[in-house]
Amino acid sequence: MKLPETSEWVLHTAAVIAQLPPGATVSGAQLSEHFGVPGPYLSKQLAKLVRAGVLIGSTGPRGGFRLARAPEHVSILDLVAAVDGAGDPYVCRELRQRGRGAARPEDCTTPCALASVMREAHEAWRASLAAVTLADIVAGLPDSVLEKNRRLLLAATG
Amino acid sequence: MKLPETSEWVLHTAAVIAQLPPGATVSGAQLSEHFGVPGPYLSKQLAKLVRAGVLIGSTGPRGGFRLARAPEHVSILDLVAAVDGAGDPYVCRELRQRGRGAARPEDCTTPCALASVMREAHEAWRASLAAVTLADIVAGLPDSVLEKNRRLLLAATG
DNA sequence: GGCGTTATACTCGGATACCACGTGTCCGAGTACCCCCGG
DNA sequence: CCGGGGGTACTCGGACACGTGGTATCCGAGTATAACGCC
Repeated sequence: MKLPETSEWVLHTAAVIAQLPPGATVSGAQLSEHFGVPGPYLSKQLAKLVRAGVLIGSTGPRGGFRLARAPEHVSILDLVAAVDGAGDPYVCRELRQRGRGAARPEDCTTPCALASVMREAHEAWRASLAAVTLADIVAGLPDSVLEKNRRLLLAATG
Repeated sequence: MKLPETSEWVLHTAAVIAQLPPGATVSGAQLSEHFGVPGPYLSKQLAKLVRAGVLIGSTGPRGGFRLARAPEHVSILDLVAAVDGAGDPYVCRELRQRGRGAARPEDCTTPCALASVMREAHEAWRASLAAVTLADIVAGLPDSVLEKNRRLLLAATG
């Protein structure tokens, strides 16, 4: 089980976007320079966030990305699910009904116990991520970092 | 994020092995017939469980696999970790220290907030899986299934 | 009949190909801005 | 000086190759069994 490396990019990128003044935008190229990651690939991932309704993308000069709603209402789960998909890592293929030892359908009225356990664990993971928002992340950053980002973003939007 | 399909095989297989009488063993070939999955590949995964100390593998005629300890002391997490690895799905590559907007090391004394959030979520997932044992799974199976498995296993070992 | 030896058949374990998803890159469609021209 | 039109440069979005890890398979090393011959 492994999350795409781009999930880290998206999380950090969203944290920077959350520090923008209201209405301002940042382009994918600027963000890729900011973090030292491939530009086109980052844009590809940010496009997923746009499709998920987390970001809003504007084209043309002075265009770029901005949050679709307040940072308090963007959870970490929203970001991870957008870039990685919301599906359960464990998919039950009803193994108990296959092979020589297959259980009869009348014994399978209740969901597979193993699938239920895995599902609950995934729900616990999701709940843990849904409890933290972008606002929490930004609030926890040192002032020096906030100041530096503000300066860089102002210079970029300029 | 996706768990290997073999994790389902291993979970169901372990549940069947947990139903064995003490001292009895089941071969990989019998298990693959039981579930209708490729034999050699299943054995490859069970070998991981042996390396992890969950199963014990015996060679030669009448050989096979058996639990290394009581089902009450084998958690679902043990099985999943053995087949998929125990690493965190999210790996922090210290993105904050890369690129143009890199933070100075003196601002990175505390761990990355995003990495901490992801780590806690993973811990919640692990805790949820560690709370369930093979004994719990077997106890929840219908009596008809238990009886059927007992009959099949006796026929195999008999 | 009992015991040692040998041959056997069965088991696991690791080394070897194939395929899908994630990674990385590119180019095209669309749009807001800016400049220029005319009134 | 003000308004309109066109050019331009910049943006995102989707389509195209490459590499790594999961999937599937095979064959070899090792061992408890069982038969066999000998005492």
